[in-house]
Formats: sequence, structure tokens, C-alpha cells
Amino acid sequence: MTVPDTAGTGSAGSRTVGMKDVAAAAGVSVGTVSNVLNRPGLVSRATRTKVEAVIAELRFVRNETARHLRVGHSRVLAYVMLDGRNPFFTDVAGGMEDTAGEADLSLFLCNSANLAAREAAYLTRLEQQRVQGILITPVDPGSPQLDEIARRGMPLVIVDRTRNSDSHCSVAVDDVVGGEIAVRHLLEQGHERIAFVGGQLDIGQVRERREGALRALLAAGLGPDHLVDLTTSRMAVADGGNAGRRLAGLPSATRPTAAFCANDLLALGLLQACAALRMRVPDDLAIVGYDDIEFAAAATVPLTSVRQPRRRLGRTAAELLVQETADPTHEHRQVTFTPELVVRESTYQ
Amino acid sequence: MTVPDTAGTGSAGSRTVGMKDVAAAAGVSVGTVSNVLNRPGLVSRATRTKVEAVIAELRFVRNETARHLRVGHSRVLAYVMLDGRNPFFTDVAGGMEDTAGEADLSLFLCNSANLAAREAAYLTRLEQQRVQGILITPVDPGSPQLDEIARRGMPLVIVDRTRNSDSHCSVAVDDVVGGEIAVRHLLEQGHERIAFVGGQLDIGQVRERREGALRALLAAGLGPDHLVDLTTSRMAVADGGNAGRRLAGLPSATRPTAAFCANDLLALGLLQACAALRMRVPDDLAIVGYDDIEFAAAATVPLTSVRQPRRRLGRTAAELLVQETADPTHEHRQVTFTPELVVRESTYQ
DNA sequence: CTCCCGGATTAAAAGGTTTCAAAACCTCGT
DNA sequence: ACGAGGTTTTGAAACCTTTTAATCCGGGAG
Repeated sequence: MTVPDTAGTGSAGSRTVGMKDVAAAAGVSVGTVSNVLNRPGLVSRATRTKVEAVIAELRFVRNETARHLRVGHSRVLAYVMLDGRNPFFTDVAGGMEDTAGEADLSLFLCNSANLAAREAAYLTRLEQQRVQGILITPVDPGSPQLDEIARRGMPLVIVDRTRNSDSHCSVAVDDVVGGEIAVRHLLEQGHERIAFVGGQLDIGQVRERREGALRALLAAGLGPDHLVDLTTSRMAVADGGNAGRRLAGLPSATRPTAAFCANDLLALGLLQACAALRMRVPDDLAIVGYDDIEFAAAATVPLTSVRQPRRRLGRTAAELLVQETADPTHEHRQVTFTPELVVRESTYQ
Repeated sequence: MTVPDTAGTGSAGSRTVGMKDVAAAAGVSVGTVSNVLNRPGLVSRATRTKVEAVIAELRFVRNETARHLRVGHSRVLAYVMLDGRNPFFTDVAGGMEDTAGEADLSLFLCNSANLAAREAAYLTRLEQQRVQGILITPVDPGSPQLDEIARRGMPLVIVDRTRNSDSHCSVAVDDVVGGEIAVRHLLEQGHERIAFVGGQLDIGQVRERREGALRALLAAGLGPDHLVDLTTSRMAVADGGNAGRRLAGLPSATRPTAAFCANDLLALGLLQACAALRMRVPDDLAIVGYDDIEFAAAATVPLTSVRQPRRRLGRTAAELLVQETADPTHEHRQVTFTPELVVRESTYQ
């Protein structure tokens, strides 16, 4: 099989080979090459094999941007995640990858790292790229940019956050219920003063989990003064350690006997601080985390935690997105999952 | 400022607005609109502000795929990472994001999840997308697909793996040295029988870290029989726990007094198993991990670990890639960093 | 009065693919 | 030999932007 010199051995200066080159080498028109690629049924077996051979020989790789320009939509989804370091979000992304793969789409991940500016940059870039749809756990669910994007016709699904807008779907887990079951469990273990270790209350998740905690107290006939707030500036492991030291500094009469942490990182930090301060878990302090990340079960004292169906969360989010792109009469839906408590030794033995 | 009805209030059925619409609404040619966007210096202040106003009003967003088709290169980098769940790789990606941001490029993340098939799918998709360059920690560094991609002219940088090929740059950390300093430290603490907890030896990293361990033993005048292999099928937390139980089952005469784990996940699993089996760390068993992930320092017994300059790794990888795209006379380089030991309580008190 | 100049703007081509109407080709029955 | 009817193949338009060469314009020099 001979090949024109222009695209031949192609060591350095050769232009990238396009369908035109393939067509020329195979002695057919570019239309036929396109058909071989996209509707192989239309073309005779003979020319088809011929063209395929040339494609292989020339190492032709289709220019997706040109294709996209013509057909008007791409085969790429993107997930803009809040924190690429948090295993929770990577698990969610894993679920999305599953459904994306089934639909023959690629999923690209973007990490906003909780920075509004970076998130905004990614969003405009994605819009410019005309990706097929965007999944996002936004830094600020109230941002008007999200509505604008949806209004311009870009399919959008909000993940792990809720917002009252009918311009897109959303998938979330009920955080109030999560807080409620965590604290109810602690109450059942006989605890009556409970610390709430959480980040800033302007984060929706944190506020709702705390809300659920209060609700559980109320149901048990206890007032809000039985919840001791230990707010932290961020929500990483180190912050949990700080909270632990503050906790230990409280007079033993009013010191809580249990702690409910707004995520597992905080809980792990708290656990470590307890070990350093010679406080036994769960005897001196029972601890409940949130998210049930892999490390929660693997901690030296395995951590009781509120598990969210993260993979499922990702799957359904992606499914909603795919549905929306396929069906123009799509009705936007707000899906909510219910979390469950995983009891381990940090609260019970 | 009036706007043609066609692109006007655009609630539902309106076609997406292009430069043509902007040009029409502003009463100029599309060429001028393009100039406003790309070479604002060429256009008079009056028309420039006029056009910018129309762009804002119409919410025009540039079609990057069309642009790309014309100019021949995109402003997107991609990192195909081996395991999106492993904090090590997300930290590396963080470093890449830094330099990508500085160069006004976007970084898209792809998670191969250690599956060769998924990696291959991502690579072809990225080539089809004609991204500006690819960073990758490959499942199999020997894969011919990598060479093919590079030979076709796509800038490529291998991250955290080495391979003998002159068709691309690579950035890695010296794993032999890493293994050496870990075991040398254990020898200095008086240990003489050391367990090596690692995944399959066909993973390059594991093999080299073990190699370094043997080298340290040799330097101390001890033979390879002083290294007790505990290989695991995978390298997650649970596998470390299994290794711990196997270790505890050894007769105490020949049981190692220290363990060097091929990554921190294994080490954390081992640590947890020790707690469950009532083995004290470091008294009954000293443990060294590898990677120094955030959770290593946060373990109940903080973990001694071999730290790799992960952020730096990502930064330089991305820098090399950007250099290559900018400079056609680029010489491929193989950069190697040296790891350092972070001593904590799991080996010393 | 013409010519030329520099700055601002325009018109048209280019880039690689898909799509679709039309052309070419084949097979068969007459 | 011809035409019908079906299967393959072709050629050109279209997608949206960038780029380049050409045009336009007012004014100063000759």
C-alpha cells in the first residue's frame, strides 16, 4: 500500500494528516471517508476495508474540533469539583465516569479548589469549549453565573448542593437528616452534651447538618444549649486537631462527652488530638464524622460516620445530564438522597 | 442600545449568538469583532467600546472550537492520572494547575483508575480534541501508544515514571533513593529484620523502592534475607491490614521488628491492624510509609514517611510541557527529584 | 490637482469535518 | 439494448472563527 510522500514517514515537519489525505491515498472522496467513520453501513465492504487500511497506515486521527463545529455538540462532559483533594468528590466523580462511559462520553474533571475565581475561569472555558454539559459542585450556589449558563442553553446539573432554580436539575443528599441521625445515635448512647465541630456556618452543608443536630436534640426534649459549637476556619484535618485542644480546655463540668463533626477530616483530626491529649475514644469522647471516606474505617479507632451514597450521587447526576441533552422536552428535577449512619467503634464498643 | 430580534431576549428557541450577530448588532464587520477580541489595539476606541457593549448585552461567548480549528492549537492541557482517589496524584495535579493558570491555560483531569482500557480511551479522545499537550502517569510506561502519540507531534510529559525514550520529557522522583533512606533510618534505630510491604513487583515504583531497601541493608553489611517480603495484590488500606495479620502470624523468633511500606495507604492499614492486634507502634513494630500524604501526619500514631515533592513534581512537569509547546527547538529532558524522610512517632519516640 | 501615507475597516479565504442532494454505477427484467 | 430501482459514491455547502490582503478615508507633500 503506497502512501503520498506528503504524509508519509512523517518524522518532523509533516503536517497532521486529515481526511483529505486519507481520501487521496485511498482513491475516494472525503465524503466516503466520513461515511466509513460514521455510517459504515452505507459503504461497500471493499472500499470500507481499503479506507480503514489507509487510516491505520497513515495513523489518521479525527479532528474532533472540526467535527464538533459541524455537528454542533461534543462528546465531553465536565465536572467542576469543589475540592479535588477530598476523597468524597473523587468518589462522586467515579460514579459520573461510570455513566459517562456507558453513554460513550468522556468526563473531564476540573478542580476549583474552593476558589470562586478559578471556578469562574473554568466555567467560561467550558462554555467556550461548548462541552455537552456541565456538572458542578459550586463554591457559591447562589452565583448568578450558574443561571446565566443554564439560560444560554448549556445543560447543567448541580451536585451535592441545592438551590431554588428551575433552570437545571440538581442532586443532593439530605444534610438535615444526616445531622439528625448522627446526633440521635449519640443521644441513644446516653450523651447529653454534644460538641458540633464545623466550618463556617455560611457553608450550606454545615448549616444544615447543624440544623439536623438541633432537631434531634429537640426531639429528645433537650434545648439548643446542649449543643456546644466549635467552629473552625477551614475543614481540614488540622482544624479538627485545633478543635480538640479547645475542647480539652473546657472545664470538665461543662465539657461535652461526644462530638459531631461536619466532615471526616475534622473527625480524624479530632481523633488524633484525643490520642495526643490522652483522651480515650469513645470512653472520654465519642466521635461521629460525616462522609464515611475510606480513611474513616481505617482510623486506629474506626470512625462512626454518616455515609452519603457518593457513587450513586455521581451516577444519577450524570444520568440527568445525559437525559437533558438527549430529550429536548426534559423536565428539570431535584433529586435528594438520604444518608445512613455507619456505626463503628468511635461511638460504641 | 437596540438589538435585532433574532438574537434578542433569547428565552428558548434562539440560536446561539455568534460573531455574526454581534457584528450585525454593532454595525461593523465580523473581522472587526474578531479584532476587538484578539487585537484590541488595532481598533479605534469608539468602535471598540461599542462592540464590547454589544458583546455584553448579547452574552456572546466565543466558540473555542471554531477558533481552534482556524489557529490550530487549543488552550487546554490534560493530566491523565493513575488514581484520582490517591491524594498523591491530586496534589501533583494541584502543582500543574498552578503553572497552567500562570500560562493562561486550563488543566483538565482524567482519571484512568489504573485501567489500561480507560487510559487508552482518554488518550485517543484527547488526541482527537487536539489538546495542547498531555501529562500522564501511565498504567504501563512501556505502552507503545505513548510513543505513537509523541511521534504524531502531540507534546507529552511522563509524570512520576521513567522510561527510556527520547520522544518526550519526563519528571520523576528517585525511588531507589527513597527506599534507601527509609531503610537506613530503620537500621539506625537498631532494627535488623525488616518487612517490605508492597504491591506486585511488576510495578516499577515498588520494585525500585525495594531495590533501595536492599541497597541500604547491603551498605550495613546485611544480606537480602534480612528483608521479609509481604506482597499484596493491591495497594489500598485494606491490603495493609492483611499484611499486618500475616506479619503477626509469623513466629516471634523470625518476626521483623520494623516494616517499610510501599505507600502510605498500606502503612495506615498496617497501623490499624497493629492496634487491633495489640501490637504497639513503634515498640513492637516500627513503620515507615511512602508519599507522606496528609493522613500520614494525622494518624493516631503519626507516620514516618518518605516525602516526595509532589506539588513541585506537577509544577515542573507542566512547565516542561509549556516550554515544549512554545519552543520548537525544545530538547527533551528527564528530570529527577530526590525524596526526603519525614520522621515521626511511628519509628521513634 | 494628483499621489501617497497611515490608520481603521472590510471582504474573502482558510481550516477539517459532516451532510445532503445529485450523480454514478449495478443488477435485472423486459 | 434499455430503463427501473437500488446501492455507492461524489461534490459542494455549511459550521464559526481568524487572518490577510485589499479598500477606504482624510490630509500633507509635491
